Amino acid sequence: MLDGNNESFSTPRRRQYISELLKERKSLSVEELRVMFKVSSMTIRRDLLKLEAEGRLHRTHGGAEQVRTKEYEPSYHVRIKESQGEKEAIAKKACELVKEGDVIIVDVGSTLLSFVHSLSQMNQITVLTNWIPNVLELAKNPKIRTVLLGGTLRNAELSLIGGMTRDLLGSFNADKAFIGIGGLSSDRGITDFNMDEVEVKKAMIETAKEIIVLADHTKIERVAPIGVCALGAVSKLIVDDGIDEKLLNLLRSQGMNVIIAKTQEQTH
Amino acid sequence: MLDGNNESFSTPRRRQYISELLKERKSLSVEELRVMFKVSSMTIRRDLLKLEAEGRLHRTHGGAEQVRTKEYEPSYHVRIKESQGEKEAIAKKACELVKEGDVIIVDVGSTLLSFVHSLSQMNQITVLTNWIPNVLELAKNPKIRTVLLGGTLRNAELSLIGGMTRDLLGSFNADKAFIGIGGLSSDRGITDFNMDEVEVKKAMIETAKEIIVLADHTKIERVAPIGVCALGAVSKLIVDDGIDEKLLNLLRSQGMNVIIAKTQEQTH
DNA sequence: GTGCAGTTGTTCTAATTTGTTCGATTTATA
DNA sequence: TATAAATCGAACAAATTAGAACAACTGCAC
Repeated sequence: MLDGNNESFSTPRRRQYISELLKERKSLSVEELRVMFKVSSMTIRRDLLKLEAEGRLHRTHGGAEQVRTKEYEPSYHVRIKESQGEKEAIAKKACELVKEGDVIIVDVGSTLLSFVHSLSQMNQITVLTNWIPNVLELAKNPKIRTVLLGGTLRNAELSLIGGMTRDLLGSFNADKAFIGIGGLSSDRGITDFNMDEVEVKKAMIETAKEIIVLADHTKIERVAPIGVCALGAVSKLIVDDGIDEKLLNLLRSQGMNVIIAKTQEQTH
Repeated sequence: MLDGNNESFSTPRRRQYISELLKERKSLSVEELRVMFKVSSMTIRRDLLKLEAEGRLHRTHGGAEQVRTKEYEPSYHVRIKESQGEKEAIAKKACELVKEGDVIIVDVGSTLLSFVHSLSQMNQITVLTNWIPNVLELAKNPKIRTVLLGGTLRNAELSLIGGMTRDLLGSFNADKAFIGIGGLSSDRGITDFNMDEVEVKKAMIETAKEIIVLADHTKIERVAPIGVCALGAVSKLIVDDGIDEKLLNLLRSQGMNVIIAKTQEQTH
């Protein structure tokens, strides 16, 4: 994580970093942090003491763990309300498909925002997107190269659309495209709601070698007004474990590579 | 960074430079700055003290780091606090130059954000920009067509830079470009701080028929490290009424079309 | 010239941070 | 439960950094 770099952290920055790390990891050990920051364990203990006093973590013997409250902290308002657990589980699974050095395309949507948030541990990847909320999230991570595809602003969604966005996609070679959808059905394929967004989605699908669709189970066997592509174009579908058994079997029988994201995490 | 050049910095310029450096680096140490500017650590500490009082950085033991409004928010920070009156006056004047139907380019910077905000009454105009804060402001106004120029994200500023941004500009024909600057001097012309931003500014200047520079009076007869263009390329300069009389006359004698934005309203 | 305001460097002391030592406490294991 | 191992935290020491005070210097107005 801090691998090769010898950069030294100022005290507040080190504490901030510990706090950030605990957003990704459930727990951290003093020993681990001592090695990571190259300081004495006493220093780490003092950091944890301070952070606990600020309510930012909970100390344990040998380390610290996440504090229970768990508020989500978006600076802008995106509808995260419903089924956030599912979205996070899907996002985590999607992360596992990303390798160092990848160039990936990320679509518009709250599930994709969760995905982008989960990318925070990744190094050396390039993310192409046409959605400003994704970019604001990615801006927190200096190790990720972010490219925003230009275009005409769609005010209500803060997405960029139109011919320019579509054409720009053509000039890239992406490894994977992570796509959000309005609906997926075995006979009508992938569908969505907005004509302009669909234009861009189609270009994304043409540009990337591998197409990965992120969808919560409510999208399965639902049809939205605008067609995006056939199921055959999709390389992988990641869906939460709320999906109906029969629908799952139906999709798999049609050759769809379905990955189930478990919403229940087990501590040990 | 300051490599070959042995030129010594005036106090305000050194402070400005420190502030700019913090947009690129997360943190800076007093020792580092002491060596860079060849002054005593006490001087650096006094600089940091001043800059912290202005809200432009956050001091730590041994140095300073970027200001963060919220803990884990992106580090970019628009300094609206200081000299907001001047900025608004300049923005108002700039608005008077915009006609219905215009296609305008708007640069990066807090003065430009004020300008974009003042555009709210305008109809039927198209705004091209490479700065996300501008876009977030414009998104509130459905009557304005906003085009965000794509490119590589500059995390600290939320601006888009690089070859893609530059090339995209080439495909437009804009009526006017509204440009922010780091400094303007009669012998060194327009200058700024960041190489990548300057690349884009140059492309903006080439694309637009008319170049309008927005600058508060502190920028006049100041020189920043990177050259942008000669004064001859500038069609109009809008500056607040804090400008020194002599400097104003000097600029006008050189043929610059200077527009003064009055900060004081009615007095009777 | 004198006086003034602002900036800078130096010196010295205070405050902060970190590391080490060592006895006390907790956890793991037989 | 008893015992060993790991971890904790208090106290002290060492290093670094901060900040106050003073003197020197600059540029500018009179």
